[in-house]
Amino acid sequence: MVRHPLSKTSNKYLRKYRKWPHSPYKTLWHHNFGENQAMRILKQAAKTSTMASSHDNLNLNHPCLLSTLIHSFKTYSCDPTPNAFYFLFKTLSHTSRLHDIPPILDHLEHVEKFETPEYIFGYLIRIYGRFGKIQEAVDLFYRIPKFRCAPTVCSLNLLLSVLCRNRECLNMVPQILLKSQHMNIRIEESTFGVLIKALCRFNRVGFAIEMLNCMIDDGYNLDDSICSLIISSLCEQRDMTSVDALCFWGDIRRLGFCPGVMDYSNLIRFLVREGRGRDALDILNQMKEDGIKPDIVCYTMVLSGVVADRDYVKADELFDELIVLGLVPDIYTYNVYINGLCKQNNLEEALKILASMEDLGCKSNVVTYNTLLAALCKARELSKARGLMKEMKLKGVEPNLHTYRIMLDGLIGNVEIIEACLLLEEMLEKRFYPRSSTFDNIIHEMCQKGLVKEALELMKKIVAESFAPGARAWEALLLNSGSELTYSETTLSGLVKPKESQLSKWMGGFSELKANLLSIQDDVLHFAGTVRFHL
DNA sequence: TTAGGGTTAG
Repeated sequence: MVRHPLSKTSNKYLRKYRKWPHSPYKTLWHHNFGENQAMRILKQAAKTSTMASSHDNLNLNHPCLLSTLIHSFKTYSCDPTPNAFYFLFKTLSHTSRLHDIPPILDHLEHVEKFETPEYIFGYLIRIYGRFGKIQEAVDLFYRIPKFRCAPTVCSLNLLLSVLCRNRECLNMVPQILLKSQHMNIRIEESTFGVLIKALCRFNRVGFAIEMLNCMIDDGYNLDDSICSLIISSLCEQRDMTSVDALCFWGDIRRLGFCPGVMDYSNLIRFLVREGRGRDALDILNQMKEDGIKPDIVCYTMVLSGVVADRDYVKADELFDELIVLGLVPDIYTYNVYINGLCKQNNLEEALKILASMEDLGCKSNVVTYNTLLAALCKARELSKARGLMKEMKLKGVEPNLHTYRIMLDGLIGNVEIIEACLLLEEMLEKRFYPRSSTFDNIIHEMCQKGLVKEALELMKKIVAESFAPGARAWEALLLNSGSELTYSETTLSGLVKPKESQLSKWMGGFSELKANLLSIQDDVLHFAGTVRFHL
């Protein structure tokens, strides 16, 4: 109804100028008022019903919301509105009373005359999906026309996404698509989006690409968001080769796909992970040619790819380039760059970067220190490594498992056994364990130095922690305990229960160490048993 | 407009 501006001459409906009296319920205002009042009653009833349902799991005393709806609208001489039904469905779903929905749908189908809006069905399909009532969702979809509603791709997409969430329901999809054709629903790009998303979720990226190709062959537009989705899924795949990925990338680019920063970033990450630093660099250059400024993350990833390729000249170029572009290197960038310097054995420069990082507002972290510590240990610069470990602690950077393992290996490599033992003590206190081979080396070196008793103590301690020493440790102990047994004759190291005869042979002749050995024997047997049980 | 995506080690 079009309202005219109020004027004394034109508006006959103003009480003052009205020629004919009319029923108090005939104006739009009254109509709206009636509907609002009816809704108010319905909402009140729904509130009571919700409270009842929270106290009454058997649903025995719920007022019938449908009859409340009908009566409240009747009281105000209005026809029930679609919104009132929508409200009813929402109330029922919020109180998990899905069994009350079918009678209301029957009423809606057979009694009401209005064209039911599609969003109501969309809502119900989603709710049925959420409650795992797949068949109900499908039946309702087929039934939509009976409610004087022409279903569109919206309902179809909703139903498909419900089905696609569940692997077992995927086989229903073709039938639904076929039926939707008979229902005059026109499939859109969004429908392909739903299906492709499902295929990606189930790691069937190959099929997703096939579907994208079908979509293009059928004359649909290439959808950028679908391409982005496939790229991100594709880059998560383990069995996808970089050749496949680059091939797909080239194809969709030729078809007009405009990648965003995240698409480039996903592809670069994938290529670097695959060891294709050079290809990652090409993509970075492509990005620049496309007028998209790569951000620090893209640069850092490509930098790490180039460092992995040992192309240090390129790494330097890239680092300079990102600075020129105005990007600010962050901790990841510095760590990658420092790693590159360490790989070139340019430790002096790497340490200089560490020193200057903080002046540039970037705080070093455990990765920075681990990288440098490993390089220093490798270069046998043990005193510098010790100093750096002290420094990191002073700066509040907590050493992690790797820090200890790096330092421990460094100490053993330099035959600093006593210091290694002290560090190992510190590690064990933090419940960090060395690599098995490192531990074996420690035991081996201790035995070499005649510290057999201490080695046994250490062995006992670590076995009590459920740590499994390796073959070399047992062999070192056996050989240095004066036993005639060699490692090949024992099966203890393989965590297989040793024969009693072997153990007694092993024990024999070491009166001094016997007590220790016996208790170790118990621990090892217990431990071996546990491990075998779990295997 | 922003975040997301990124580093080391066996």
